[in-house]
Parts: sequence; structure tokens; C-alpha cells
Amino acid sequence: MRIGELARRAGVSTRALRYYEQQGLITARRSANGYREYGEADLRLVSEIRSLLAVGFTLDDARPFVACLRAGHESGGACPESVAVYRRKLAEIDDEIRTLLSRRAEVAAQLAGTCTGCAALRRGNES
Amino acid sequence: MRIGELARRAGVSTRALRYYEQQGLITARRSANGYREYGEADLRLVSEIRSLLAVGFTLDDARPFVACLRAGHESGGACPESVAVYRRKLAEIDDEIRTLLSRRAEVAAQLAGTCTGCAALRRGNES
DNA sequence: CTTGACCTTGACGCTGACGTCAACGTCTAT
DNA sequence: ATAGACGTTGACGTCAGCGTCAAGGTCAAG
Repeated sequence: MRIGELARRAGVSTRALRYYEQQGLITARRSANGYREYGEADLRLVSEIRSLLAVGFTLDDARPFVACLRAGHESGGACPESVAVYRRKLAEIDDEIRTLLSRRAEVAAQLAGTCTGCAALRRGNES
Repeated sequence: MRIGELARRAGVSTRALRYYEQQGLITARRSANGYREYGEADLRLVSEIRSLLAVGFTLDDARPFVACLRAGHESGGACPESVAVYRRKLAEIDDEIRTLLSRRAEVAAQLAGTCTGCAALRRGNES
């Protein structure tokens, strides 16, 4: 199939597919007229990339997963490199969650009127 | 004081201060030679901006707080516009936390080998 | 007079994952 | 032969908050 069909079936833009190729994530053989030609396996690769992006992975993070699929594994997450990325990502997400929780607490405290500068206004009503 | 001193005292770069001015957050009177001149109140404004940025606010979010301080209030969060931003931010943070938690769950599931895509292949389970 | 620390405006660089032209070639149908 | 639906490469635009030059003006000290 050509790039337009792959794009439609994968639910991405052709621009994205060319970008993935430029970043070395996917490759395409070329037909005589220079058009990119893809197979079913490529649809699989793109789907993997998309689902990884959807959970917050970068394209760089997705590389070992794509390599794993290309190496013939059933799942992109079956290889040790992929597992390492999973672990790292999990740690990153946990970090972000912790950060957000402490930010939330700070903002909530401010909103609750415990702001140190609000003492002058404290004698009245809250909304 | 001039821009360099304000920058040192506020712990920011001069570039940042000029950027804040360009964005309309702070202003400076000019001395005869064209140099920016700041007062103590400006240090207060910049500190407010910095602490807001530190908890994930954008410069745009910081505007009502700065306006509030300039209007003579003790705290930048004392004005209704600021409170509105607090509330909106709180909702945004909660959204992000929810998103991250669901991502975390997905990634953890993958890492545990219970990938949802594989479940369909095994038994037909869905969540 | 010259160094050097300070200031000015202007403008490009950076990060990620593309969107959106531009300008052009290819193939099919009418 | 011509429209138009597809493909190609190249390159700039987007979002935020600045960093980092470039090229120069100002001012006090030695």
C-alpha cells in the first residue's frame, strides 16, 4: 500500500509517516515512480508508535519497541530494551505525579485562604 | 535599581525581566540614559511571577496576580480574577493528575505483561 | 584614553511532533 | 488533453520562556 492508505488505516497524517521515517522509526521500499510502498507489518509498527505516543512516550522512547517488532517479536514490549524504557517511563510518570500533587497542594492552600498575605482580608466571608 | 540588580535580587536573568516587560507584566521607568529603573515594588512583582511559574502557572496566568499587587493589594491572590485563575489551575492540575494516573496504570500493566491488547487475543476480556 | 562592567534593541536558537504551504511529478478517468 | 487525486522533497510555522549571540551606547575607575 502507499502512504495515503497507510495513513488512513493507521489514523495518522502522511506528514507524520514521513516524519517517522525521517526519524528512522519506519522505512519504506520505493516503487518505480518513487512512491513509498508499505506492507501490513508497517501498519503494525505505526500502530505501536501511536499507542506509545498516546501514553506519553516520545518517538525516541518508541525506538526499542519498533526494533523489537522488526526483530520478529509478537509484542514490541517483549525485548529487554523495551522493558527498560517501560521502567524508566514509569519512574518519570511517578515523578510527574508527585510534582503535580505537591503543586496541587500549594495552589489549594492558596485558594483556601491560608495565603500568608491575606491576613488583612481574613475577617470576612469566604465564597 | 537597574535591571542587573533586580535580576540578582529576584534570582532571574535580565533577559527574563525584559521578556516579562515585553509581555506586559512589568514596566520600568527610564533614566536619562535610557536604562530601566526599578523600585522595591517591582521586586515584589517579579517574586510573585516567579513563585507562580514555579507551581506551573504560565505568564498569562500570572497577569491578574500582578495586576492585583499593582492595585495595592497585599497579596496577588486577593482579587477575584486571581481566585478564578486559582480555581481553573486547580482543575487543570487535577485533570493532568488523572491523565497521568491512567497512563501510569497502562504502562504498569504493559510492564506486568498483562497488555490489554493481548487480553483480547487470549480470552476476549475488556475493561 | 582605555578597559571593563553595565546597559540598550534586535533577532535567531531551542524542544517535539508534526501542520501547512510551495512547487512540482505521476497516474487514472473522462 | 485535461482535471484532479495522489505522490515527492524542502522548508518555514507552531507553542513558552527564555538563552545566547550581535553590535553598539554609557559610565566610573585607573
